[in-house]
Amino acid sequence: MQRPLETLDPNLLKGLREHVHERLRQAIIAGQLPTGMLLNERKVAAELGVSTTPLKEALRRLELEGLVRTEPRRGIRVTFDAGQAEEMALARAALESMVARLAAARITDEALDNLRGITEGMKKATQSGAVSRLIELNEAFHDAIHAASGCHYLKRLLVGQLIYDKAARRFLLGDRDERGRALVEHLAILAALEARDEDGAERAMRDHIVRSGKQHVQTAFERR
Amino acid sequence: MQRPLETLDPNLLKGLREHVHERLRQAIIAGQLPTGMLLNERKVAAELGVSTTPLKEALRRLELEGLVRTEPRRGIRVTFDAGQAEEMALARAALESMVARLAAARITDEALDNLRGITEGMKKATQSGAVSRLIELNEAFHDAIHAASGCHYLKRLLVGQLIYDKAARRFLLGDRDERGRALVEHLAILAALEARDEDGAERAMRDHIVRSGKQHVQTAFERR
DNA sequence: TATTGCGACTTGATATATCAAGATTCATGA
DNA sequence: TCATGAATCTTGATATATCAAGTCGCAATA
Repeated sequence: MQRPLETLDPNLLKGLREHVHERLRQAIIAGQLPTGMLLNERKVAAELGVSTTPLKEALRRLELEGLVRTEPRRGIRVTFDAGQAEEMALARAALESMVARLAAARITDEALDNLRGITEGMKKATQSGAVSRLIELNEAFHDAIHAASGCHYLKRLLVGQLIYDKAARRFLLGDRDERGRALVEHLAILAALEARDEDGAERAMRDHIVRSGKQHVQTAFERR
Repeated sequence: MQRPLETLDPNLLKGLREHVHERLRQAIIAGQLPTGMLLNERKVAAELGVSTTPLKEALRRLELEGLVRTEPRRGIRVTFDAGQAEEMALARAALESMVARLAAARITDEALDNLRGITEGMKKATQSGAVSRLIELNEAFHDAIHAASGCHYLKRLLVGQLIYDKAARRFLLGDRDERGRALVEHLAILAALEARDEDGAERAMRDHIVRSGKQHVQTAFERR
């Protein structure tokens, strides 16, 4: 009996411009392309080994995400600084708390059970300091709330407001106190969802994202 | 003595892709390009009298704004429907209420005086049914709060979440009850700002945008 | 010595050409 | 008659060429 074939790597389904966008976004957020740097389309295209067309489209998207600004006939300026990162964290807090509010109104018992399982795992990983596992669980936690809200567009908007990469998350969660704070906050969010308390879920999520966002901004820009 | 020259029309400072973006966005929101329609890049470019390059860039932006979806080798699908419009209204409510919260924390006495003046004008225009004036004042009101918050990026994000055009606004504010509700809500927002009540400003703004957003979705999709 | 104008150069914006990935249609074989 | 494979066509994706709008540097003039 034939086994089903495995699905293709999702990266194979992406075009050049998505790869270019991710590569540049990552380089900006990680500080490899620092604030104020002036990029040149032809040079960046040559470095990446692509033509200017997918690069332009990627740059346009980065511009909408506030990470760069086109200065016609001068170059592309990297604008990702502490102020921009703060505003992006606020945008994310705003959107995530709206999502949490809707999730509190709409969540199923199954989804709550799933979240309980995730937070049990978080407790263990927090105590043992298993940072990679904690990152996975954190993503699963937020993904589950996104799913419960049923808001695909809000989720897509959120993706553009991320201001940290995996290295930054690992760094931040390497701190024991930070792990403790994050756990308490996730548990508060869960409690509000269990109570189907819209105001409570919104507040708990906003407080969580605003606080952890501040941490990310601080570590990203005070180690530059 | 020479008088200073007048500044140029800001539209002259925009490139083709911005004009194309605005034209398409307006056509989608007004229903001229209805939900589900399949657009073809070469045809649309020819209709607009431009090449496919600025059109592609405009389409990419519309895709990020959730109004269309590219189906490679098939066409560009218009995806702006009631569900998408609802999510955009929620996104706007989320962002506007974060802006209002920050404005409540940061607003100056001068800005409050300005808002009082605007709401005085709103009272008059509401009573007299001066819809165009009311639209102007509404924009000034929200612009003033945006300015008070100091968040340029959040303001730029907001622009992409608008789901109505001038015709829709005129239609909605043509209703006397709607004008009354909007006035009450604006006054509630002002009261919270005057009290520098962050939670109150956030709630009042969110309630305002969610409610008026529902109205816009209803009138936009139930008259199709 | 400083200012202004002009020419050359560089860069993003846009136009056009080409590629390639499906989609559609038609023909053939079972 | 239906299913499958091949050929053709259409479309978005990408590459490349060209345009034009500044920018910069240099020379001339006051």
